[in-house]
Amino acid sequence: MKRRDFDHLNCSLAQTLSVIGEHWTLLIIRDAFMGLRRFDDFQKDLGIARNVLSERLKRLVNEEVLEKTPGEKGFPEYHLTAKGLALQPILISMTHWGDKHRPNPKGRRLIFLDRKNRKPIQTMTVRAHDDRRLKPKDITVKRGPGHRSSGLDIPLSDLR
Amino acid sequence: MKRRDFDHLNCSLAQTLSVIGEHWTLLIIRDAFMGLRRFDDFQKDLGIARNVLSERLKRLVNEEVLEKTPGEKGFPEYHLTAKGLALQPILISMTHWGDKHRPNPKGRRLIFLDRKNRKPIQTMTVRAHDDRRLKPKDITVKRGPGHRSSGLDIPLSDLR
DNA sequence: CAGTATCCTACGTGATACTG
DNA sequence: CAGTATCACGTAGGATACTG
Repeated sequence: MKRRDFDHLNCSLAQTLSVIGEHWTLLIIRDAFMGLRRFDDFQKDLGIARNVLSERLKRLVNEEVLEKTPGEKGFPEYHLTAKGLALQPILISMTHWGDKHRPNPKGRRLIFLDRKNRKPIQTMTVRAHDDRRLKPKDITVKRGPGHRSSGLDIPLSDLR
Repeated sequence: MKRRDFDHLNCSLAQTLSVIGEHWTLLIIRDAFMGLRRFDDFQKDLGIARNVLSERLKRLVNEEVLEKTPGEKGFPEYHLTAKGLALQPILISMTHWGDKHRPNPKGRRLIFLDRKNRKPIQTMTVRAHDDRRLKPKDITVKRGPGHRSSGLDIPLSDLR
């Protein structure tokens, strides 16, 4: 009766979820992207219980998403590693989706900018090899060498 | 002592998480992208408990991510709506991250293809307005009209 | 400031049996 | 096949007090 993990699924999505799928985790990472570094800042900003935050941070350090350093003033600091920074497309995709499909009536909450010219970035889209934008139905899948069929043998049909 | 929701955060990411943040939810959606439509297929493929699946599907239908239709043979079917299809960049970003940062030693598990020419799609990247690819540190944020500072007033500092 | 340590409870989830 | 209904349980997570 344990909570099941997703390991049996052999799926990259499930792997990712095992790192960032828990409650709070993604919001902690968001805060790290926003420049927060210190324990109490995370805690106050999110209103998360201290023990939970502690555990999540440990886990993220373990997964090498965050790095814990002594920091300038002797206080510990949590910084995103390269692996953590690589989560940005996920965070931004999710933020864009929330903006569009669960909007705040007053308008966008946070706007991502190209730092160079301060123009808004594009909405995240899937791109073909030659840069064409692809819509959901323009995409198929095939099995790679690491594929192992889990329970059902999904026919890998396309969207219709 | 209720489990806290994220509403107090006024954050699009939190909004998105409130729809797809629960355990199993994203995997159900993944299955829908893979062409699964029927209750028992989801159940068998994921190994999820029936009551949980039932509840999640209801929720997703309620959120208009899935649509429940009578289906051809009289059996109910669950289809992705436009709102659901719009989740694809999230799913793909997450799959790519898992491929890269928690790889299967045997190679990629699933490969997304441009249906037109069956070439692999690009890895998801953030793009500037003029199509340049942006790295995490090339991006800043500003507050939009819908912004309301939550607990802490984050200085919105950039990555360093 | 940055945690650690307890305690407690609600809820998520698994297992399973039953209905139309 | 597509659910609904129960029950039992583990644990995630809240609250809070305490330490270095």
